[in-house]
Amino acid sequence: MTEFRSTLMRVLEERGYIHQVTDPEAFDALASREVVSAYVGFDATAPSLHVGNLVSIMLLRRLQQTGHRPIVLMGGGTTKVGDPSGKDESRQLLTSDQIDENIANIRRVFSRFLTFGDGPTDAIMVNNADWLDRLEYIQFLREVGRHFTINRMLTFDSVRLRLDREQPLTFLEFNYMILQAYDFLELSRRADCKAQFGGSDQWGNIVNGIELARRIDGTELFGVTTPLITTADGAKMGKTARGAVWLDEKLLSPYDYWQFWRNTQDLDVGKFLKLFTDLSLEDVGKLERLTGAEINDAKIVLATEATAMLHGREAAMMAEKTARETFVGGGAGQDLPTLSLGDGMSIAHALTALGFTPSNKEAKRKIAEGAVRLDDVTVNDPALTLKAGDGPLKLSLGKKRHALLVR
RNA sequence: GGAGAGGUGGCCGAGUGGUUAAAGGCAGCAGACUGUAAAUCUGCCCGCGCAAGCGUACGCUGGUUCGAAUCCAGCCCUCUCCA
Repeated sequence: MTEFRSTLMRVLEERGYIHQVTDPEAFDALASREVVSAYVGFDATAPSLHVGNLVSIMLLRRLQQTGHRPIVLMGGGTTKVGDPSGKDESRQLLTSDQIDENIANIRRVFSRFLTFGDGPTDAIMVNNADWLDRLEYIQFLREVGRHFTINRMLTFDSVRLRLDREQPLTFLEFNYMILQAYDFLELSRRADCKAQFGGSDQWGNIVNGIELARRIDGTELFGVTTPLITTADGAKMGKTARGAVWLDEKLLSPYDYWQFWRNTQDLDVGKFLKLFTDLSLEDVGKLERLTGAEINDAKIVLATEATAMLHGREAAMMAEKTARETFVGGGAGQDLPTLSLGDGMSIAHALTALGFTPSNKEAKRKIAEGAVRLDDVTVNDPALTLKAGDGPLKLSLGKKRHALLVR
């Protein structure tokens, strides 16, 4: 491994953020001599970012921590086109209104990770709709389109994968990479942005931007991609049966977010601590060395630190406390999801209302399997009607999912 | 525009008139074992209903038939080759 001189590259290297860098030596030199502006682009296809976006967000945080300037690029324009990378088939087109709404929602999350403002290392946020929406077709083709050959474009993974799998790729989507390349050029002009970060699937797009800027403006830009974060058994991180692990607390409560991290596999604990918490490498090293059941302590630290960063220390402590009371104490913590029973509700309906089971049918199956407990007593009667007494009842599905039932 | 292939449950993929809510695999959930881990084994896996039962479902719309994912017609979409 190369010995980096800049704090930025050293930190990124040590903590496992680097998959590929376009010109490591030159970028390292740049970062060691001046404040570098770098950006990550975020799609606005969903109302919230999810854990899959977290590596990139953390990368921007490290950038700022090491004295540089993060730029958050919201893909208000590119989302209208749709990134074909990594997707099997075209996504449904979102309306401009939906996109704007998503962006408004997504914005808030960043202030948890980055400091925004006007200072030299303060983060800024821009929306590529600001320039993409105004492009003139013919003019754009002449200025930018002439630098792209179809021959080359066809070799990019995002395109080839589709073609190889005999899946359609529309001309609209085919243009995505050109627009993203143009974004990089535009940002280098507007904001003196020198680097783009992204997931490993963005490599092609990033390289395109670098080449475009060199050809048109003669500027030298850089790209860094992060490894695809998979869990130890190879699954893509952040996908659960209940959907994506959202960063917006309206979509996933701090308690559930905490639980997500708490359930990290043994082998991933060290990696995740480095990537997703601010703990020093020394501390991470200590936690990582725990073995056997003790590794659970490290997972608790991971869960609390990661949750604190996103939802605040208080919410994280609350989640931890509730988990301890519920899982260790066998009781019920107050941060558990709560369901109001009203005048009474069948147990199957309650399970479904809580989102523990996708349907009443499934709830009944789970009861038949003996997976459902009420105050730690297994429920056998699928027709049971629940009524809340004075204190809350604890309803559990399996070992992990618990909720409080109140009147 | 022409010729061929194809569109099946979250995904992959069998099924070419009836016992098909549709084989098998993956993913997922639960149980056992554990440490709220992994691996392994077992069970479950369209929905509504306490239940009897009902409703949806094999690209779409019609038709044939006692009966259709399966046959016929038209349409839509995808892929390959040709123009």
